[in-house]
Amino acid sequence: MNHQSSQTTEDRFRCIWRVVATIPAGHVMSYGAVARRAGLVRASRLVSKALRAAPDELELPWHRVVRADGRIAFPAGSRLHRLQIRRLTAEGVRVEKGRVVPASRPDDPDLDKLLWGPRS
DNA sequence: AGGATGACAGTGT
DNA sequence: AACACTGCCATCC
Repeated sequence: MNHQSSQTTEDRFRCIWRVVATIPAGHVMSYGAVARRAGLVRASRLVSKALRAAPDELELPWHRVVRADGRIAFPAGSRLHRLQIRRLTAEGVRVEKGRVVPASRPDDPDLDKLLWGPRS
């Protein structure tokens, strides 16, 4: 039991996992945006930890989470880096030089501006 | 207790 | 556009 905060790290992880699970295929979200949507401000680094600690059974679409500038968080050339790009491209998301190309559409009524979609 | 680390972000140059 | 620096948050020596 937690004496100090009403929300434990585990609870926050669950909130984060829930948000990530809602990212539609063909779209991506930044770590910061996920944190914000989970009700956690400035917890982008926590999001990365949450994804790292996520049970495989959840089968989270972790590949739809990228940096704020659209770049893949994993080191270029790493196995996960390649896997993420592979899965994104399979969903129609354009990736150039390890960076997601934002869909320049005038209206994104959906989530925030930090959410891109497939090439329109 | 204090410093280093990381699937980050914002700002400045 | 690429880097460097600083701020953030939890975890691990």
